[in-house]
Amino acid sequence: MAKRAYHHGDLRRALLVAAVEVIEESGPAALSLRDLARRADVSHAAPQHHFGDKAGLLTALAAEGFDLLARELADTRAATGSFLELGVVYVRFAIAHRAHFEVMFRPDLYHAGDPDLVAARRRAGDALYSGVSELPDVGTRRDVREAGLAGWSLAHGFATLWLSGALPDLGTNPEEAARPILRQLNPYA
Amino acid sequence: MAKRAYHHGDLRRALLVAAVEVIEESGPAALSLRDLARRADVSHAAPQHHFGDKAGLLTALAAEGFDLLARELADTRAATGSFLELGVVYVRFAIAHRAHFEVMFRPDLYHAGDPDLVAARRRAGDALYSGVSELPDVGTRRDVREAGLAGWSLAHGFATLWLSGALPDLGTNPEEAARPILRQLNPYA
DNA sequence: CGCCCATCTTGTCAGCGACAAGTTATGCTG
DNA sequence: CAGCATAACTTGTCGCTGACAAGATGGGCG
Repeated sequence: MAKRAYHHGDLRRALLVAAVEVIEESGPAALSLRDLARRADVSHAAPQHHFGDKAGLLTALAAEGFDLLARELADTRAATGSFLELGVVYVRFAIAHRAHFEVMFRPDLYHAGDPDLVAARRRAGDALYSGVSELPDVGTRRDVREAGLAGWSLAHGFATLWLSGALPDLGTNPEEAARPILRQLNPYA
Repeated sequence: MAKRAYHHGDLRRALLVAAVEVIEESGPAALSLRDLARRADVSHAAPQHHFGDKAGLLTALAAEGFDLLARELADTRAATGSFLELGVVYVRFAIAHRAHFEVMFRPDLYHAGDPDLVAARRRAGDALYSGVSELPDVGTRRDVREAGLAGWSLAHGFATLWLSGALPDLGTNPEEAARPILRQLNPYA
């Protein structure tokens, strides 16, 4: 995956970094390959060599996001083993890596079938679900699934609403704001 | 708000309808004013007269969405008075009016300060929160707020994940699929 | 040393959003 | 019912964008 240095140094990386910057400022709709090229001081067609097309760049960004999320979830589970903490980490990830997160769940923007992306998404999903099955009081497999989906939905919804600015003022610390909300879930209690 | 018929009949309405069609098919990113004009069989600049710019059209769409949501929530509350049912209706709205919903929570796409939009969003918010305060077992004002935010987050997250195709196969009926998930919330139990 | 190929450039095209200026038709006023 | 103000639309144009094609460059390896 990681390419070696070449003319520019690492143009692929530079373009992804610039893309994150732009998306954090103005959202994915404002993204332009030519603008990224300008920021990296290369010609307007350079980005297409690395990503094929605009959707290709966003595919790479989404895959990177899922990979990062999978790692953070796995780390948390190893450290605390807490289901609630998994939700907190999900929210933190969404806000800390806002640009990645905003692209990850917008499959109309990227090549949803890309193998790297599919694999990364699967890793993230596994990391998420492996936390559920460890819950003490969930009996049947169906209960596990419903608890997992509810936890995911709750964390995802809170993060999404926070990012869109729809939530009332809850301070500046999303993790602390999320905790009491997440605790409203039965399996967390 | 509602314009009278003129040359085209009701171009403003026709453009909004066409926009919903396009967004449902290909997402908001694929929307083009010139394409809408073609579909309505008018010149490429006609849409700008009615909406000013692209963001203006999306502002109108978002406002229409919040208005519709407010109505549906109010109707449900009048009919059942159930907090859980409010969540179900939220999910149903998001999927039945997918195009509206996808724009409503993407403020980078429209003029977030538009008075009509702000008013409509407020109506929807009020309809949502007025259901929470009627819960039997929530004590303090803080509890009410947390329960409300959790319910909103849960329904919103489930709807968003469903629309993005991230959820595993849960059948074709989102309302029935949502019910057991929503029930995982404490205040619903 | 010389070749190969990944990397990047230059040039071009159609489609887009926005703006400006002109045209048409509707409905109101006197 | 005549005239006109104006809302509704058209035509023309600009700069920007994504995509494609074809050429230039330069690093690494035989």
